[in-house]
Amino acid sequence: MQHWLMKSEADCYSIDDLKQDKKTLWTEVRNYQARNFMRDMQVGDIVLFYHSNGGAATGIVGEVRVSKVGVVDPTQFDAASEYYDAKASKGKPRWECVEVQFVKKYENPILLSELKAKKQYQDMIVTQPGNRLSITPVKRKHFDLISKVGS
DNA sequence: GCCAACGTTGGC
DNA sequence: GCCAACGTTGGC
Repeated sequence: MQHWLMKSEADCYSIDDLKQDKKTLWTEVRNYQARNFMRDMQVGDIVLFYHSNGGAATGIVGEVRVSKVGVVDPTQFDAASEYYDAKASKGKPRWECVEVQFVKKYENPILLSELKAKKQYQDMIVTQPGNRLSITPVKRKHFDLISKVGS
């Protein structure tokens, strides 16, 4: 089993939204690196849920579980969607996604400022300057630490 | 709201 | 296949 981190702006789709929905399709990713990481995911993998672009509240706010993999992202075929991709077809889809389920919301979210301040987190991808990737792999040691501190 | 970083597009 | 222009992300 592997661990991951997925970003979402809280205004757009927050951990509370997922708690309510119970599960959701992680659609609208239009970055090949992020898509490829989703392809590497397996059912049962645990993902750290990160609120991006949230000022002082930016950080890891909970955990979700991968419940389906290899789902074709339907928004790529929707001409009305801002995520429509004219180069994708049903026979040759470009974008795929996973389904995730709510696991838990942290009592103590781990803020980005804290991740950056503590040396044990400094080799995480999310703390690298200029990092914009919305889906990244997370090492076991980092996951265990964050899960313990956050829960 | 600014801007640095960086991914994508398209002309050549 | 290079690279300039452009768009987007996301921290600050």
